[in-house]
Amino acid sequence: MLDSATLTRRLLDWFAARRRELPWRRDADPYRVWVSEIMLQQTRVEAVVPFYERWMARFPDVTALAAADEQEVLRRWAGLGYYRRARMLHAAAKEVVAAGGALPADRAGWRALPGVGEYTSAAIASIALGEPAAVVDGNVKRVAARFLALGLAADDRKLHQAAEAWGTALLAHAPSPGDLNQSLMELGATVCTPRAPRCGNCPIAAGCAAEEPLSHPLPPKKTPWKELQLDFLIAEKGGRYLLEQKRTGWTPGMWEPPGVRLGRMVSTTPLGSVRHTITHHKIEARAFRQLDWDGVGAVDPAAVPLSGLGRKLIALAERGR
DNA sequence: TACTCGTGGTA
DNA sequence: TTACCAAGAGT
Repeated sequence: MLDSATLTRRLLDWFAARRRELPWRRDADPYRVWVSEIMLQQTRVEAVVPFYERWMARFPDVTALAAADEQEVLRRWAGLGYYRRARMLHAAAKEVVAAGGALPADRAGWRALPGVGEYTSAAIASIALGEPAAVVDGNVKRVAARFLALGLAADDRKLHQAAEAWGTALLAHAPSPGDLNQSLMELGATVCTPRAPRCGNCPIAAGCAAEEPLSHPLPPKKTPWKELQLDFLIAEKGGRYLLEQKRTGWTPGMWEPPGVRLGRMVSTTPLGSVRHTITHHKIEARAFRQLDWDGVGAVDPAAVPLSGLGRKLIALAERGR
C-alpha cells in the first residue's frame, strides 16, 4: 500500500519523464490551455493536434478570436465535431473582450464562461493558474476505478465523486497541481488504457487494488442505435454547389446539400449513397443529382463550414462528376 | 436525470 | 462490419 504523498511523487516523476510533447504544453498561457481543453473534450489528442496548430496560427489570442466571424470559426472547427463547442468558445471570447479583455483569474471565473464546465474549469485553473482543483475526466475515472477497485459503472455518479476525492487527496502533496492532474490523465491515456493496460509500465502499480484491470470500471448502459435513411439533392455547376446552412438539427450553423423528400423531386438521377454516424443515429444518405440546374445561388464548398455528412456528399458528387 | 451533440481510429 | 471508444457541457 502506498500513501498519498508517495503516490503523488511517483506520478509527478513519471509524468516528468514520460509526458508527451504536445503543442499546448509549450507554455501555460491560459488562452492556449483553454482552447486545448475545449478541443480535447471527448476528442483524441492525435485528432486535436493539427486543428490546434491551425487554430493558434489564425486566432493567437482571445482578441483575435473575439473579432472573428462565426462562419470562419466554424470553418476552422469543421471536422472536429461537437460544433457547439466552437460556438460557445467564440461566444465566451466575445464575452471576455466585452468585459475588458482579461481572462478569468480563478476557477470560478472560468466556470462561468460558456462551454466551461466542471472538468474544463478545473483543468485550466490547475494547469494555467496553479489552483489545486481536481480534474475528473474519463481517464481519471478509469484509473481511480482500477486503482481503488471500486466496482462501479463508468457512468455512475459515485465513481465521479470517488475519483474527485482521490485526486483532491493527491493534490494536497503536489507542488504543481496542473502536472499532477495531467499525470493522471496521461497515465490513463497511455498506460492504464481501456482495452490493453500496460501495468508493467505503471508507476503506481504497487498500490493498485485491481486484480483484474479490465473488470474496472463496469460498462455503462448503452443507448440503442437508430437507423435512418435520408435523401439529399446534389446540384452542381462548375464545382460550385447548391448548399444550405442548417439552423436546427445535429449541426446548426454548418452547411450541407439540401435534404429532400422522395416523390417531390423532378429531373434527378441517383448518384449513390454514403453512410454517416451521428451519436446513436446510423444514417444512409442517398444522393440525387439535379439535372439542368441554372446555378443560381451556387456556393463554393471550400468557403463554408461543411458538416461531416455534407463533406461526404460533396466528395461523392466530386467523384461522379 | 437522461438525453443530445461528431468524428475518426482501432480491434 | 460492428462495437467501442476519447481531456464533457448544456438542457
